[in-house]
Amino acid sequence: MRLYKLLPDGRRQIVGFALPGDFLGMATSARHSYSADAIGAVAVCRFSKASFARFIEDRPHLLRRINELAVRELSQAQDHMVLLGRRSAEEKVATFLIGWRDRLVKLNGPSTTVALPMSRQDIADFLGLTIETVSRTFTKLERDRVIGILPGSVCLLDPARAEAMAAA
Amino acid sequence: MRLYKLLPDGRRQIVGFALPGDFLGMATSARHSYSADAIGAVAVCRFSKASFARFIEDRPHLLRRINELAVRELSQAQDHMVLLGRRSAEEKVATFLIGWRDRLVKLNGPSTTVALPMSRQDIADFLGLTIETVSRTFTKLERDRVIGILPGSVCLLDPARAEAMAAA
DNA sequence: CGAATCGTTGAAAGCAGTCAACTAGGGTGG
DNA sequence: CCACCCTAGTTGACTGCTTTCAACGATTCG
Repeated sequence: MRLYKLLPDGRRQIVGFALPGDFLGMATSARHSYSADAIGAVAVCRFSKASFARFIEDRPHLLRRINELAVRELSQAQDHMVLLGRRSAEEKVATFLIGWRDRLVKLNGPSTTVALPMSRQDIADFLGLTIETVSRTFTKLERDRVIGILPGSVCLLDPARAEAMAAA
Repeated sequence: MRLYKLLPDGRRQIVGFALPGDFLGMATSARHSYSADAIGAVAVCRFSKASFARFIEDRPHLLRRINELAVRELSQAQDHMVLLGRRSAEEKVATFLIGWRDRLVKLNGPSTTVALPMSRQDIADFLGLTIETVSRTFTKLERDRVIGILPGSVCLLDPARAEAMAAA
């Protein structure tokens, strides 16, 4: 799923992509803090806020777990701020590919090809770029023999170089 | 205080500014997720992670409170991602001024002038801009009679217009 | 087969970045 | 007391990366 926020004029910033196992919507306030929609087939467990709060009530260990999730997400959000504010288009794309690969590896085990179920527009809105810049950067990375572009995925031909671009 | 992350080559992204009453360093992992240093005089309460964790242990209400703080910070981080990824220099500066003013108002009560204890470089690194662009944008807002520039602060001459630029 | 969507590519424009000079305070030391 | 220096901030000229505008290619679906 893609998680995003919109500006009044329609500009969109994707704040994250959710994969199986992820926990969404921790905002305790009445309104959620972002929108979400499915990119592919999705199975979700939905809890009403009130009953979930009640369920947690006398399970402090669960609350601690949730808190850890929130803190980890916060840390990721801060990493993404660095990317949005201080990295070039090429660094952004490389960092995205490496980070996305690492998440997929954790789910499905190692693989040289990285599935990209989201559109170029989604990637652009995640990285603070335009669709054209994303496309051009993919092409450039392919010319440089860093990746191979396949429909719906990319192949990491030179992971070391990609990781160097994403460094830190 | 300014809270920031550095890239290996020295580029800096400030992820937030801390004001009196703020709670820092929720990361439960061994390492903190960001660096922090004081801009002005500071009084801090420091807790060792282990003993603070023990203190919270049998105070679920406190843990819930901490969790709310983490979730709120996460939401703010996501708002800032929108700013970094999708807003122009002028929008960034206006949004920063309005947001900073609102935080100061909550602490000190209403005021037409907004104290800016941080340097232009700090503001630039917070907004994903360069110091020159921040300076030019301040000047432009002053020419447009939106703000007045004073040493160490600005005066919001036309808050409505500034808020319009920061919209949403 | 035509229409629509998604992605790629090219050319041109523009916003922000870079490089550099200059100003204004503030502190230091002769 | 004043010359000097150092830092922070501003401004200008120019560059360049990313965006914008537009056309084209590929794939899918009705």
